[in-house]
Amino acid sequence: MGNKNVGIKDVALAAGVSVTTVSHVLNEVAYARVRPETKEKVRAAAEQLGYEPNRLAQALRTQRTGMLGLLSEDIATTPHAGRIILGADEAAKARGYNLMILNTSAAATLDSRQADVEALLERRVDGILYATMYHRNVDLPPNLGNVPSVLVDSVSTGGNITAVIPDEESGARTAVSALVEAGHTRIGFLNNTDDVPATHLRLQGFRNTLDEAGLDGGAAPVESASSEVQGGYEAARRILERGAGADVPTALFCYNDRMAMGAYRAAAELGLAIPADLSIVGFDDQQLIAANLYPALTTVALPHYEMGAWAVEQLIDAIEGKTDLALMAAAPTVMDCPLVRRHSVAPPRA
Amino acid sequence: MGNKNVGIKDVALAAGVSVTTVSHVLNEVAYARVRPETKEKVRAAAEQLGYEPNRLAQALRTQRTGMLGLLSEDIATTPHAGRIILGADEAAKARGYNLMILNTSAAATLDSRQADVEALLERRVDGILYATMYHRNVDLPPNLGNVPSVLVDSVSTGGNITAVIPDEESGARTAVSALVEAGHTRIGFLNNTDDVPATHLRLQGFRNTLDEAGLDGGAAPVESASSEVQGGYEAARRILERGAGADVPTALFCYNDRMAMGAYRAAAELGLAIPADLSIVGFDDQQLIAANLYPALTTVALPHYEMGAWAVEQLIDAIEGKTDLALMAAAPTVMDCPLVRRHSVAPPRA
DNA sequence: GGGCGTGGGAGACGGATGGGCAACAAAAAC
DNA sequence: GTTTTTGTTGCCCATCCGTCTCCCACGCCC
Repeated sequence: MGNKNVGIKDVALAAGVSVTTVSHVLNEVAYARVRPETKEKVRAAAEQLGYEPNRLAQALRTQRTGMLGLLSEDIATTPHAGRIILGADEAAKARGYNLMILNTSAAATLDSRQADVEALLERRVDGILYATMYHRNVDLPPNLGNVPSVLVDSVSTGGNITAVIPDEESGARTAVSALVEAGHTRIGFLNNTDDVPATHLRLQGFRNTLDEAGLDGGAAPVESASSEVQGGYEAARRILERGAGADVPTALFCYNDRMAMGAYRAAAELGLAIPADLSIVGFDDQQLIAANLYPALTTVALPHYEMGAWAVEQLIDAIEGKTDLALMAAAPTVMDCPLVRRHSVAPPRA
Repeated sequence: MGNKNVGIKDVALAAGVSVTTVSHVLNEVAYARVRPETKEKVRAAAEQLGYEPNRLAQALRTQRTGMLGLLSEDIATTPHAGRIILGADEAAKARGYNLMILNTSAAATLDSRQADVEALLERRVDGILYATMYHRNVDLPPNLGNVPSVLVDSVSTGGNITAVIPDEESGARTAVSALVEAGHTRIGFLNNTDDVPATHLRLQGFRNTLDEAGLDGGAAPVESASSEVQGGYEAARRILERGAGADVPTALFCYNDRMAMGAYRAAAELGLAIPADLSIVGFDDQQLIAANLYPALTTVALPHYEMGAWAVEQLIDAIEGKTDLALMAAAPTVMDCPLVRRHSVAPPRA
């Protein structure tokens, strides 16, 4: 029913007890001794009046808001932020917390980000999640340290805050292994040109996996370009056209799904059928692309949902004193990137 | 600097005045008369101590939280939600409000959505935005009416709440006009099979535009399928293969960008070059697809950002007493869908 | 004595909590 | 078998959280 303005004292009045008692029974205070019948009366009155506690007043008194601040970069431009938010929101909801989300930009000045943190702090959030759009190193506003906080998908340049990131190297290994296991021996890599951790770690995973498979990782073809569709197209053309026919790769590992999309076009132009003539595996599992390409793209998923959920769990544990975040701050927690098998990988032609 | 727990009374102490005075000067209360020098002292003390007001206490006292609740369906699965959130967030921030976002699902029960509204109400948000994933009719939780609220991208089945929706019909006209103006006379429509307003209104816009151009809208080819890539592919094959060669459309208007993506594949398989042999225009302007298809897709953009921003403006105006939402509740506000020209439209072959 | 310029006191707002205070019962003292 | 003593139970009073705001106080000048 509508409650509008029923307060604890209205309930007390209706139940014929004091507000103290109402508070005790509704919060199930352990040390409070209240006769069962009285409890029942109170509950009935509360129910009947449609009483809902005013969280503001509660928070003021208890110094706990039950709100978590989430500062997220570029919510709109990437679906990744959405997955993080979703994971965080569900985990928070499950433990009785709510999220207050502020959007910021990867390009925002430190000052503006500091102001955002300030806004969260004024609202007395119990903890803060700072989520970035992609895995990189960030400068954090210093006031972030005023409440428990954890970094999602990034590592702090300061390095003293708990963080969770995807395991780029192992993700790359997973992707390349899928190709190796399908029987490919000539595998190329379409890499990104940005200087972010993923660029280096995926390359490393690529090389190591080949080496361990007895293929020469150091000699495998790698072409770099911007991590967009156009870049993927260009890099794919270069890699597929270089060298003699016999040296051309029969499989491509792409830095991300957008580049893979470019590779699809390059393959089509060169008359190469996927996966019969060319196998491809991407990275990121961007639904809109990976599932909609034809044939659907086999790719490695970034654990955005899981990172968001994990971060919230840690945060709440810390807030409730079950964990000490400082202990985890030494090194970032890494999370696995699982392979999503679709239809872009097949054995090479005999 | 770090503030931790400096309150108004600390400032008062430091400035040698009463808390009343501090409150007066920091809030620039109009009727309060305070000597300029005193004001200065207070401001200096506040600054020096790094005082930030406790919004909880403020809110408790003033009955205004400065928070807007945003209930959004399926944040993660569509970038649309992201655009709405972004528009809402920026508009809110500009007017000193913050957003509290809760995720819900289009499939969620009325009860669960009601619980979400309840959570927002407990936190005493000043108003609520209810954003849906795509334009349709929704059943709203009844407790939504307890605070000012506006519906984004949907119309309430009850019909008595302010809403803002895209102008589907005019969007379709814009799209089809672009084709007509390029010189096409045989234009087909790949429609959706879902029974949502957009399905009917876009069809209507399609037919009307053709009629007004002297082409026979009623006779124009329309194929319906699921509004995904695969559906688009199938519908496009059907439409491009039916009838004799001379009757085949030279241009396709697609229900959305995903279907357009399917149409691209169909065209490729049939040896039709885009835009030379076949012009295509989509709907939605899903960045990931529209900008990345080759050639890039000309499409109609849904005003998600604008709707989010508009909704927040109305909400805040209502909260601050500048507007009466009830006056606007009679009919939904419709917003324009602008054409985004890229490279998939050209004149038909001579 | 009224007006003006300055500033402070004392409740709210809605709920949480530690310390008490009655009432009654069981145990101990006489 | 009556009193005390010592506990329990069951419940409420008084305060506090941090801020705003109505209303009053004081000094001084006409």
